[in-house]
Amino acid sequence: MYYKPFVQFFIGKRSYMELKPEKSVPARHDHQNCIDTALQEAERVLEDKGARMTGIRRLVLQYIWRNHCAVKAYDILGFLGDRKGSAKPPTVYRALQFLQDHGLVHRLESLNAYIGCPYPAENHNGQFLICNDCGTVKEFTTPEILRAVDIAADTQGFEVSHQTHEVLGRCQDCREQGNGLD
Amino acid sequence: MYYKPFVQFFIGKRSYMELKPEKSVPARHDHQNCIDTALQEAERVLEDKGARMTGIRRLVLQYIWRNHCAVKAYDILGFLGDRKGSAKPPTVYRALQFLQDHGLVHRLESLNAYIGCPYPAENHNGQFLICNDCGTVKEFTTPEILRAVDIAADTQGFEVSHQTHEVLGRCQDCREQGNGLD
DNA sequence: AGAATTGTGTTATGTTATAACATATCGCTG
DNA sequence: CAGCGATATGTTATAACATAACACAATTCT
Ligand SMILES: [Zn+2]
Ligand SMILES: [Zn+2]
Ligand SMILES: [Zn+2]
Ligand SMILES: [Zn+2]
Repeated sequence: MYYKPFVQFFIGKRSYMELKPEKSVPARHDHQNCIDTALQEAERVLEDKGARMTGIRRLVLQYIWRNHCAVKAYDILGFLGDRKGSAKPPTVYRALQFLQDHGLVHRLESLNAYIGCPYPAENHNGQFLICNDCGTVKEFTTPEILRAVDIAADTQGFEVSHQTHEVLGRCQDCREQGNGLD
Repeated sequence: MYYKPFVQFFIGKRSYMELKPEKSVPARHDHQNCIDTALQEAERVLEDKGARMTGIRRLVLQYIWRNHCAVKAYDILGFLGDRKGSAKPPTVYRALQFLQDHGLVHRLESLNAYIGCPYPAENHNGQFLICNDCGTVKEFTTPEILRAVDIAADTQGFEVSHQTHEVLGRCQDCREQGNGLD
């Protein structure tokens, strides 16, 4: 049994689930720098490919980068609704698809959620550490994993097209701060 | 861009998606043996834990083991409906949760689908090769992957609770038989 | 300007999953 | 075997996630 980084809350009798917000967004680094870098990189990557960074796509990417937690599609939808009057699911999913296709965001299959990629210029499969407690997602790359998969696939005659590696658990900050009961 | 093992079909003008069925179920091995072994092992594992193998749970597990493809919850629902008159989603999801909790099936996050575990006695995280072409799923275990994850997690002070490793691609059979266009 | 391509708006619906509460069944104990 | 607590199932309703299909607008190319 393991826990997913969601929090439950109530309005009246009805309960809702929401991705846990990152406990302390600004504490440990200059996150505005993360945002700026990500957006600049994105513009550059798309420019290089002759793809268009439109208003909606930029908004979605900015929202995804508001912190280091995974973002749910319908949260983005709500955000766009606030900013643009009316937005419908296809608007969000199309933007997400585009951003994924160009390597700017990754989809976290185990959360049905999305996270900005810090290395959009390099074509890669992401590997992720996901904190069940604060919701922070950290992308990492371990050549050993890729090599191990290649070997396993080769011995089976299997041709790899895409990989998903998602690791759930508890991040250092939460282990240090937490009471263990959370 | 990669493909998921779904096939599209039409009824009238409307299109539907369905998990691709395994191309040739019986060809290469005695699958009845897989089924029998899985079911016996399941009984034994549950017995050891003092957990109950009920009618519904057995039916669901049998259906999951009908071949080596991943199974969607609502396909199971349809199957149960055929066999039991009326079955509703919670019936299926409860059975699946139970089977997962006892290590008898794994959930494939990238497909929203479920697959029987050939090694239910050993507590483990699955690693999977998933064929986009025929839908066959093969569980494998590569200690190198686990070790690499442990190392990566340790260096970040991250405490691992659960891992997902899913590899999409094309299996050997499909590469040999296929025309490359599929 | 006109055509082709790409992006967005909109409606409707498909697909996956859970909450909440009622009822039944099981396994034990007296 | 009656009564009780625990476990399992039935049932209704709805939440949460995602796409098809088609209309229309904006951009780019010629
Ligand atoms: Zn940051
Ligand atoms: Zn990445
Ligand atoms: Zn078999
Ligand atoms: Zn397994």
